[in-house]
Amino acid sequence: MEAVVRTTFRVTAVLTRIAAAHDLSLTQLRVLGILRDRPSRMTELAAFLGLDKSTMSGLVERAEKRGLLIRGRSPDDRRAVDVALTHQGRELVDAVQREVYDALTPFVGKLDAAQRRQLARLLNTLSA
Amino acid sequence: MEAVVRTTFRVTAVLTRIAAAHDLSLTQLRVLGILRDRPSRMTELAAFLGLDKSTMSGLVERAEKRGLLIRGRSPDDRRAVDVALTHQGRELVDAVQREVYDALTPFVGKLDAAQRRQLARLLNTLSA
DNA sequence: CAATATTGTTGGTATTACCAACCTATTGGA
DNA sequence: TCCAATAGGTTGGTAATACCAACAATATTG
Repeated sequence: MEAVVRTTFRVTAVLTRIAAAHDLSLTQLRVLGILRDRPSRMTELAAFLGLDKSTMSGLVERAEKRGLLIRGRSPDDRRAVDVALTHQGRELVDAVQREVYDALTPFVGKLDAAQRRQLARLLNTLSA
Repeated sequence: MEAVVRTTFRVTAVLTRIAAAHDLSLTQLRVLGILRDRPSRMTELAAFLGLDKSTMSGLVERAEKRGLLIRGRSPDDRRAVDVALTHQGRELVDAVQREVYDALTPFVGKLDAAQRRQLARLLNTLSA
């Protein structure tokens, strides 16, 4: 239990450091990470991250100014705003993901392949 | 690997929610957590959390105003400032820890005892 | 003893995050 | 159908987090 918390902080530190190297906060990185899978609406993003919608407005606005994503009124519901990665945003999030994996590899590399599979299985059970 | 990151965010969400219920940011909670083990100097705290010393000044000042900790010039080095929990601070961090453990139990409870031991062993290997 | 390094604080700025108030569009009932 | 209620976002306000640069005070080193 305590190990879970300690590991959480270590991993968060890695993520935060790499995000910062690309001028991203951890939250911004997570926004891009969600959009990497699929375009989303503001409310979806906010709900997923557990943030207020007004917080999302700011995050998305700054990322948009930077050219990482675009937003536009949804054709389905004219109140709603669809947010999607730009090409530049996708490249950035892909690059960051590679770096994150590289950074975590030596970390996870302390385990042999069987242990690694087991860890993945255990954590997947948790997140289920 | 991806499971590690996903679990990190889930655990962070739990910690953040419980901290917020006690009017603490996650960072403040971590400060109290460090001081729970031993009194520390400003620089130690900042280094441990990977924050600038000026950030620590603010965090500690607000926590002090709230009566959670006290700071005082170190007798050893009159530049340095020693920070320690107050009784109230200790009670708060203990209460929060109990809540965190309670909140993570159903989470970790999806594993049987043997798996849980294994998980702890794997994570301890990581954090080593 | 003078130069340098360490420890913290202060002041400045940007970002994150909340809430309340608001506008616009959609939905549900009467 | 039409009006009230709800849902989706933005704006404005505040507090906290976090950085950097500049500074004061003390320690250390040459």
